Amino acid sequence: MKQTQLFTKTKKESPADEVSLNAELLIRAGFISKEMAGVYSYLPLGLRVIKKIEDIIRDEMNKIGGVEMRTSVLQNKEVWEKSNRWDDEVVDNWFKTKLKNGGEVGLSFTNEEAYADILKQYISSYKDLPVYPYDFKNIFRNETRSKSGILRGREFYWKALYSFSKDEAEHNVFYEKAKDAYKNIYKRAGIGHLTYLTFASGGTFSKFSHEFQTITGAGEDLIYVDENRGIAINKEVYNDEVLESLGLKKEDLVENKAVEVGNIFSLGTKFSTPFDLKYKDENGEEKLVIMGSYGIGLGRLMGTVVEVLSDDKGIIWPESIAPFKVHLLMLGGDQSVKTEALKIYEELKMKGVEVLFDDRVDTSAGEKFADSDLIGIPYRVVVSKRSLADGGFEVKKRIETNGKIVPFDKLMEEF
RNA sequence: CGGGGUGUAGUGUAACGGCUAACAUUCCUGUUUUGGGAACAGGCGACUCCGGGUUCGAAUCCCGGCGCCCCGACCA
Repeated sequence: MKQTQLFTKTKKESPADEVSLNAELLIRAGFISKEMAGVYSYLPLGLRVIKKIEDIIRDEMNKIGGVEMRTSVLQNKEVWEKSNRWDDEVVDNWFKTKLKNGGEVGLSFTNEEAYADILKQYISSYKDLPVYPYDFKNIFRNETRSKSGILRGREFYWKALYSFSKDEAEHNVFYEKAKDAYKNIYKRAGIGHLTYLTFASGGTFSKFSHEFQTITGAGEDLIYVDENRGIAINKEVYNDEVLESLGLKKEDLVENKAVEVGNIFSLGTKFSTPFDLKYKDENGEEKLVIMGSYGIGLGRLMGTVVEVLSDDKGIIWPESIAPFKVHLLMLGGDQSVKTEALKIYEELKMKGVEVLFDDRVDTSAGEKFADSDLIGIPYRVVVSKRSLADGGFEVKKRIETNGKIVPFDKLMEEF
């Protein structure tokens, strides 16, 4: 993509109404735009990152048997009354609105009921199980206080998968697979080294739920990490009894602030009971379906990556979720430079390398470098009179301080 | 929802109760530039968040509302 096609521009100054690093950098670099507290729009660059993250998650979900679908945002009151989660006394963060005829509808704040209600139409035999449907969609929560830029919004984009299993044993097998899939997601998104499987409060049907917590000062959770075992425990369940049951020793644990980038948990029959979600087993006996839920906020993940991976010049995207792989900078308006830059741009595109081509002609070199550092694309390729005189292009990774000159015919080998 | 802070061109800031609300940046025009946010010249852009009040006079003081940020509470 040519940079002149992008309507966004970078900002020198941080917005006065944002303190969090993720919002500051993402707004300055032109990835997101703030609509109101806790509500952000994704601009072209930001959407590309979200889509990359989405692709990774989709891939990992499909690998463990997930099937993608999409539930509606507008939700039926009657469905939620079945599980007693419609009333504002019970769930106080619903956004609700009214139909012309006066009927009430809600905007999805989670998906359990929607899935249970839909799947009831299709599950009747043990042969129909297990199934693992999931969706990506916007979720709305009327938080009393949104905070930390895009880490905690009132509208956010998430993936939610629900497992429908015949029994606990079948559920547990999948649950373990989901853990691994989640670990893969964070590893692939570039924050695996800072992200810990964390034991947290579980609810009615299991002792624990499992969170995936990424260590960062921007987080709002406190966790205790056992570095050797690679696991952590959330402060909310931190007590002697729990430590003993998990075989954790106090002296091995380090307290850290962390942000919850994912959460999986066993629901048991919490929803299959109110929805009467049953199947007939081999003996014709009716049994309740065992459910599990597996959620991950994509915007929050994107914000967490920015919190964790940046320097004083800007964002440092991991290659896997960067908006582009290569940032091609054309310095100066010299005709030979223009010709070479355009040539290499076309060649990169042809080879399938995602490239953002800074083809602006009246922009100084310094400004292009500053923009490039701020946006944070992994590879920077400079075409200038100097580089051409030196025999090619300058290639520099975002994480490096010095680049190298690569000859014309060797450039493609760099990517 | 409690507490604290804050609200002025697109962005970041300034302005004692008193002249046409200033500066930087962005943007536009022109000339010169092109390896780390270039130089010069000229120009556009603001009902100072909203509503009341005090005053000869309010961006400035007072009251109310709203927005935004932070701390806390809350967060299937």
